[in-house]
Amino acid sequence: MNVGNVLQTWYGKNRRDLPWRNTGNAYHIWVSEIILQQTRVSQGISYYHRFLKKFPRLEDLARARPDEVMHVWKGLGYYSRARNMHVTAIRILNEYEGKFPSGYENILRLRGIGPYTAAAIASFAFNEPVPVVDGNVYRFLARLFGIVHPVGTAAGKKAVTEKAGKVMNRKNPALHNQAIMEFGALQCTPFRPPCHACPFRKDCLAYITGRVNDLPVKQKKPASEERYFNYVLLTGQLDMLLKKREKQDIWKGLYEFPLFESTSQIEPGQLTGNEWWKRLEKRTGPLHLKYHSGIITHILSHRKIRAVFYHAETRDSLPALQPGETTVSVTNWESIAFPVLIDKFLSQYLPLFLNGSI
DNA sequence: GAATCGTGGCG
DNA sequence: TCGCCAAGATT
Repeated sequence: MNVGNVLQTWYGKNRRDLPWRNTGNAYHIWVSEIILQQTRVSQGISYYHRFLKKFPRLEDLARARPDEVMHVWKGLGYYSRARNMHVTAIRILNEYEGKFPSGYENILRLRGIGPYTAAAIASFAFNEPVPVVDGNVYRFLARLFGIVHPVGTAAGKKAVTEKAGKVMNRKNPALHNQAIMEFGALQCTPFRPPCHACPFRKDCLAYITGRVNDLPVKQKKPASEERYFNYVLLTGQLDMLLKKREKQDIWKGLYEFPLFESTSQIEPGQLTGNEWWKRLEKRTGPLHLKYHSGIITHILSHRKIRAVFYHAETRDSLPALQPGETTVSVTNWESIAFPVLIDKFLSQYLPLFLNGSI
């Protein structure tokens, strides 16, 4: 049997109608592929529309300010994707006159585009015969051919890519690649796949040998470590003080409040008694601590953030700004690209603060 | 090769 | 509550 033909037939009956499948625009396809990296389709769809409404053409993205790009990406996670897209848009505007380049090797050189995304764009937008290997394809082919190399290893990647190239329908790479990914997403699912309804049931090595639940092999992840973030919402009049995160760390490019990070949980007295707080008050003058939240746990993929929010008011207005700092009105905070942790806090806390119940 | 980088949904 | 997962790339 011909794997490619079976996939194509299956795809004709089972494909979802997704917005980025109705375009040949390389820019649109690029946007969709970056958004969908490590992200569910259901979560990505609204961001796809929002992103293209804000930046209809590659040139619009290239000419935008970094803060604008981050604001559109706010809440989607993996923010390096947005920063890299911006860099790449500028480069394409300069080097390719704003026209997205074709050719797998050319595409692969662009920042934020690795082997999968380059293959996806090359095949979807330019119909180039390069096999895509994403998580869906890896899972499907690992099961079908009984590939036991763990996900993420070079050997596994090589073995699966080789198989993907062999089963590819070279007459219509764009359609084929969509089909094989869709098959992994909808039929050859990670958890309890409906093998009874699978067209490859008789040929699937994992199914035949009863190892569907054991493939693909995954290596266990290291335990997630805890970090303790003590945030100070600092207001003077109706402005609050913000600082952009610029270090190589989580949430780079997003804004936050003055932060004291500790290695363990601390009490309010330990915050207002420490050197960091004293330096803060040296800038602001005496602070009135009017509120502190309980511990709020924010889970990242391999970190646990234990956060406490403090609200301190200055006697008068906020101090002069230092580099990387800015202010925003408490009624205009949604114009700022905050991480979800802070976004959630503000959406709950500010209404209470503004109507005087805190 | 291993660690890092977010968020939301699900069992 | 928690681990796993979802169209990966970078360092």
